[in-house]
Amino acid sequence: MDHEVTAVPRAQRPDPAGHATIYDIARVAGVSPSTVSRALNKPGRINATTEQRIREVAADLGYRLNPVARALYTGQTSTFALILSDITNPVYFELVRGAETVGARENYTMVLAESQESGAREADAAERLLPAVDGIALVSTRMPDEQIRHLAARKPLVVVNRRVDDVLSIVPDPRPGIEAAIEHLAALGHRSFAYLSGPRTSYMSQLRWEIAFECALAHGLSVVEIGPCEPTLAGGRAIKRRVLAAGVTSVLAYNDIIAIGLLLECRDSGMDLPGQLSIVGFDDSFGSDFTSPPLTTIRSPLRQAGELAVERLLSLVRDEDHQHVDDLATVLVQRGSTAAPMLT
Amino acid sequence: MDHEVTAVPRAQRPDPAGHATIYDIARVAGVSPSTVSRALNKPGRINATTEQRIREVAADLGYRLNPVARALYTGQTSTFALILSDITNPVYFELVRGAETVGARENYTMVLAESQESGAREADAAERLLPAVDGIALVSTRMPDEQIRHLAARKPLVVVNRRVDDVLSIVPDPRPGIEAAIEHLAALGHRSFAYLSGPRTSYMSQLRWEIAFECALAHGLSVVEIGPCEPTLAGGRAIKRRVLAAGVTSVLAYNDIIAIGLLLECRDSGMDLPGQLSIVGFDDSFGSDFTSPPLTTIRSPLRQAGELAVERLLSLVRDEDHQHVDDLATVLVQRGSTAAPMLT
DNA sequence: CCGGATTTGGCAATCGGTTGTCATCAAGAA
DNA sequence: TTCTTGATGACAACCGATTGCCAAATCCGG
Repeated sequence: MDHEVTAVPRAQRPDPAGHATIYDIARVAGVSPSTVSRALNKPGRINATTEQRIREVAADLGYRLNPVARALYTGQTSTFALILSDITNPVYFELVRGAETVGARENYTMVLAESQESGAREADAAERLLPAVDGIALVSTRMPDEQIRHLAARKPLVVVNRRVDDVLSIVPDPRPGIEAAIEHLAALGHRSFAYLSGPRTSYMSQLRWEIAFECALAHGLSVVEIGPCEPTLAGGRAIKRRVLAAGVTSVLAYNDIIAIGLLLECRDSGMDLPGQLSIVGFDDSFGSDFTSPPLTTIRSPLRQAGELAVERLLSLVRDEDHQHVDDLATVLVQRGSTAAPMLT
Repeated sequence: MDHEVTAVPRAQRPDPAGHATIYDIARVAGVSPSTVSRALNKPGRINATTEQRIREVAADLGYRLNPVARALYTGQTSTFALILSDITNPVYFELVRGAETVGARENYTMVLAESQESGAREADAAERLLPAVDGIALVSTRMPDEQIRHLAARKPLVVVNRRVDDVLSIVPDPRPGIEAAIEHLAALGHRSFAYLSGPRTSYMSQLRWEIAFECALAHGLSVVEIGPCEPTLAGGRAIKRRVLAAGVTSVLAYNDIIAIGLLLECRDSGMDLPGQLSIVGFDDSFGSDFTSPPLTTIRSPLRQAGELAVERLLSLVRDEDHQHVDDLATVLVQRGSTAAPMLT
């Protein structure tokens, strides 16, 4: 009835390669396992010559510490989870790399999970990973605040690109970049402006809109929100109709993907860019300089955000103090997709 | 002298949240821990009413199995490692996603490591992860065959984009795509052709060159190899000089990044594309349709490669038979960067 | 040369599940 | 009524490393 491996209970269970354990070393070196353990990770606790001998035996036997066994006793797995909504979204590439780099530097292993844009799947992943990691980083999470706090109460946790009360939040400040962008547009002579918003549930999209609104007013531009717009190429292409209908001469998109989609659609329909429409993206993500004209965009320090998130997470794990508050500022990257508006 | 936490040996060690264990459940339900264990994962082994009661107590206590403890005894961590040279290389995005998806489906956790293009760092990562995972997938590895075989002898292992004897290798067949591309170029009237090669140590670049050479000859095109070319935008831009010097009318690049770099450089210098030069990329990676003209490219089934790699890896872990041999074929994606050569 | 301080290293418990073995008990067969 | 048989659940060993505690060995000054 069952096809499970009921026979051969041992024999095939341990590593086929049969890793050496501290017990093997102890036997060969003629000491006790506890001595081996101490020799290997409490330098000085053990007589220098004994320690040396043990190290040699360990090397001979090709010993590698079994992290699972250590984790069981210590409760520390030296592992953290990074959960994000969409691995293939280029916005996250640099963030992931930053996280991985810091993790590796601190001898932590990174576990990557994807929630495929679903809050439920995200909660699932978090719940599943919870007992196996020391901490969790949630990037652009779709979970409600309450659920996030509940997780944070059980494990060290940081959220990136979202502000949650009582939870360590890493969120780049969009203001400097947006201010610069709108100043830039105003200086070029634009009088009308639209913000292309992302998913309704996105904290970041909401925040960017509020700031853009404020800045546009301050510079005397007319300002409207167009959206929500799906954060994909197709979403950006589809929004063109509404942008043209609104009759604006400049737009800021929630992110580069939307901006690029819009740009491609405009070019395909033979519009003159940037003359007829100035487009500003957000994030300076991979590929934003491939377009023609190359996209003017607001760079988010995503790499640093990833690094910082993991640094903070680990200090939370180690129960250290959180030192300085560092600001992650955005900056405007001027490229070719913005220009003075053509006179009609 | 030492800042380590020597005091407070217990108390803070276990989960702050104090997870329930099977011992807690056993106590509440009035049975032994072994009964709890069996009730929870050997359905039928335990009296139905007892089992039900145990399940209820477990739910009440919010019990979650500790995977570390299970792993220690069983030797199975339900975790696999994916090691690749560069996380931010868009070629891998879909591959990573495919791997993650299959892993999640099979209740495996994916650990991601990056070797930063260094064979030594890659070996390091593999060595470090070895005792903590059930299997390893190496993508576009830079390690020598011998070292790979040595790893494979110790843990289930698969390599992607590389052929290594006696090791499970997943490698998409570049031939169909290359044949189609060269046929396409020949049909457009091209008589000369160059292959822009990638890193010298890349198995895939070598393979693609050999096939391209063969196909070009078969279609009566002149053919040269230009390179090696660093697989970055800058590398692609830098190669323009040599391409022009070679006087060819069509090129196939080792990958899209190189092709896009070349394309951007040509546009920036005012060349007429695709009239003066037809460019074909490889991989159909993210952003290859952002350019103007959009890049004609050879699509590699990277998503499937990622899925297949993990499926194979897991069946290796489970010691199952490897069923059918599936072919991963490449296919030509015609876009705008190829056209009939301008008459000079 | 002695007594106390300091090293040094072994014993055994522990982390949380898993499973082989075995005793017990009830039901069915003879 | 007795024996067989299967169902049920407890006991204890085990996975590999860590560490509190203690005893033995060594060193020191007086």
